[in-house]
Amino acid sequence: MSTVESRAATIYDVARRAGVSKSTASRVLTGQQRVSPEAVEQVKRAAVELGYVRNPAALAMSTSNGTRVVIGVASPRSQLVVDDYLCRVVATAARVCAAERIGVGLEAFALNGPDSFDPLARDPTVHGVLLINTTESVLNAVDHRFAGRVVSIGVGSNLVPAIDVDNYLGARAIMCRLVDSGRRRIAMVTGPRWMPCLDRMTRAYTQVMSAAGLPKRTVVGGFTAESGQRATDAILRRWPDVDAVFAVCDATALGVIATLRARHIDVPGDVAVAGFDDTELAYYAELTTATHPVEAIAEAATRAVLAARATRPPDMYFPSQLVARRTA
Amino acid sequence: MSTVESRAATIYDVARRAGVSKSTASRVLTGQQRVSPEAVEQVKRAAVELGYVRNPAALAMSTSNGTRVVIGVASPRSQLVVDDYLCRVVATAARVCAAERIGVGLEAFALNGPDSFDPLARDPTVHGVLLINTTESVLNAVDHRFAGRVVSIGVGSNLVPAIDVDNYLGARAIMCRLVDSGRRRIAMVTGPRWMPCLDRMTRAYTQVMSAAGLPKRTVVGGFTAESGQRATDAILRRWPDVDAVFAVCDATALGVIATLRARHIDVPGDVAVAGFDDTELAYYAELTTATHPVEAIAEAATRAVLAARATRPPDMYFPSQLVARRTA
DNA sequence: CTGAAAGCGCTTACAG
DNA sequence: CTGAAAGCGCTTACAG
Repeated sequence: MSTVESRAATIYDVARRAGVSKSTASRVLTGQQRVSPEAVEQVKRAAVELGYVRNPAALAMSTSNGTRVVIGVASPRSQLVVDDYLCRVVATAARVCAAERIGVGLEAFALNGPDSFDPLARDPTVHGVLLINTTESVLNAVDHRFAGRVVSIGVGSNLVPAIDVDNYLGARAIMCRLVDSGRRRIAMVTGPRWMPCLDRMTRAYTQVMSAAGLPKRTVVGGFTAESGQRATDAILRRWPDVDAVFAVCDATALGVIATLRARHIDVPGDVAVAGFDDTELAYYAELTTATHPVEAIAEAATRAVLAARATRPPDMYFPSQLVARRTA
Repeated sequence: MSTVESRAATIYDVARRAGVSKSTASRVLTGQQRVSPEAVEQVKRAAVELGYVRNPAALAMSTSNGTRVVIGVASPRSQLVVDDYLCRVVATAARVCAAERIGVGLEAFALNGPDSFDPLARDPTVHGVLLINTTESVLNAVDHRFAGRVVSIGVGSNLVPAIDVDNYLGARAIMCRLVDSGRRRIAMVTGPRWMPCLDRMTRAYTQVMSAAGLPKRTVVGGFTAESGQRATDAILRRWPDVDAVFAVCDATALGVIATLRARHIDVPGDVAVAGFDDTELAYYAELTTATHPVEAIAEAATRAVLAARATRPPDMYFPSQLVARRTA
C-alpha cells in the first residue's frame, strides 16, 4: 500500500494527506483525547496508506523519549561478560525494537552505589532499560522518572516489574524428580551470592530437602563449566557420599559431569546430575534440566519497556518445564 | 572529571564553557578545518571536562545520520532465523555502539529484487548497515548514498567492504590435515547454495582435492544438526566408502557424527569428521574444527560502520586457526 | 576563522 | 476540537 518514495513519510505527509494540521495528526498518532472522530479516521488511514512509522529521533528531541533501549547488565567490577544467555536477550530485543525503529544498546554497570543508575537516567537517548542480573542496590538506584520504562529480567521492586522464568517451580520439579527417584544426599551448586534471582531456586531446593527430611548441602558456583568443576571438588571433599548434584545452569552441570567422570564416578549410576536452562549443550550431553524460555521472556520485557506505560506493569513469570534425560 | 548534573551536557554547554559559539564548538567536534588552534583546544578541553557525548538523536535530525545500526540478515522468504552466530554479532554490535549512544536493530530482508535495500535506504533513523549472509543481488541493491556506511560480514562488492573470517585458509588447513592423515575419500557438506561467503570454503576443498588427485564429493547442507543428518544419509548412499566428512559448520558436523555413530560407523576410526567455527559444542564433542573469531569480526565491522568514512574501507579477513581434536 | 539563523520531525502548551 | 508557534540538540550554508 505504501507509495515508494525516496524518503520515509513524516507526520507532515500524513497530516497533509488527511487534510489536517500537524498538531492534530500528532494528537491522533499519540492517542490523545480531544480529537474528532473524523480526524482520527482520516489520520489513521493516511498513516497506514503512507506506511508511516514515526521517527524516534524526532520524538526523542521533543520529549525525552529516547532512541534506544539499553540492556543494563549489573556486574561486579562493572565489566561486561557476554554469555549465550545475554546474547539471546540482546538479539531478541534488537529484533522487537526494530519494528519501532528503536535501537538497542548493551552496557554494564556497577553493582553497588546509589549512583549506578545515573548515567542512564541522565542520557536523553535512553528510552528504557532492561535490567539483567539486578540487585537490590541497583533497583534502589532506579529513578522515579523511569517508572514504566524499566523492567528487570530477574528480581523486581516496587517500581520495577520482574519478568523472568519461573525458576522456583522449575527447580522444584527437578528436585522432586531427584528425590522421587531415590536420591537422598543431594548437593546444590548455586550461583554467585549477589545474584538474587537465583534465590528462588535455592529456596526450592531448601524446601524440597526439608520436606523430605534431608540435609542441605550447597556450594557456590558460577555460570561456567570451570565453576562446575571447582564446585564438584568442594562437594566431593565435604560430602564424599553425595548421590546427586543440582546446578543452577546447564554449563555448570556439564562441568560437574566432566569432573565426576574424570574421577571415574558414574553419572547417573553413582551420582545423578541436573542443570537448568535446557541449552543445546544439554541436549547433546543428555542432561536432565528444565526449560528456560529466554526469547519469550526477552520479548515480553522489551515490549513492556517500549510501551512505556505510566503505571508499573505486573510481574510475569514464564513457566519452566522439566526435561528428563539420561543424567538424572 | 565530569560534573554530576541532572541532565547530560549538550553542545551548548560545551560552547559556553569554551567561550565560543555553538557553531564553532560543532566545527571542532565534527573535526572540520577552518578553526583556530585556540578554539580547538578550548572546545576539546570543555568537552572532556563535561563528559560530553553528542546526542545522536539530534545529529540524526540535522543530518541524515541516523540513530541506529541495522544488522540486515538476508534470508529466503525474508524470515529471520536467529542462531548463535547472529546472536553474537548482535550483542557485539550493541556493546560497541553503546559507547556512541547509537542503537542496534535486527532485521531480515528479502534475498532478491533490486528494492530489497529500499526500506533501509529511506529510513532516516538508519546510520549504517551490517550485512549478514549477503548475496550479489542484495549487494547490487545497495544505494550509493550508503557508501562507507555498509559493510558485509560475508562477501563484498565495489561499494561494500567485506569483513569476515578467512574461511578459505581455515578450510584449507582442515583439508590438508585430512589428506595428510591419510584420508582419501573425503566428502564435503556445504551450506545453502545462495550463500556466497561459503564459496571460499568450497574452493579450498576443491583445490586441495584436485592437488591430491582425489575425487570431489559435495552435498548441500544447512547450519543445523538435522541438515548434517540428512547430508550424511545422502553421502552414505552415494559414496559408501567415504572416509572423511568436512562440514562448513560445527552444528552440521555434530549432526554428521551423531548419524554415523547411530549407524555404528566409528568416528574417527572409520570416518573422520571436521567442522568449522570452534563453538562450545565442538569442545565438548572433541570435534576437529577451525576458529572463527566472531566477536572480533563483528567489532571491526561495527566500528567501520560507525566511522562512516566517505571512502570504502578495505576488505578485512580475520585468520582462522586449525583446532585439532579427536574426530579428525 | 566565527557567529546568527534555518531546519531536521516531532510534541505540547497556548490561544482560539 | 484545532492550528500556529516554540523548542528539543545538532549541523551547515550564509554572511561577515
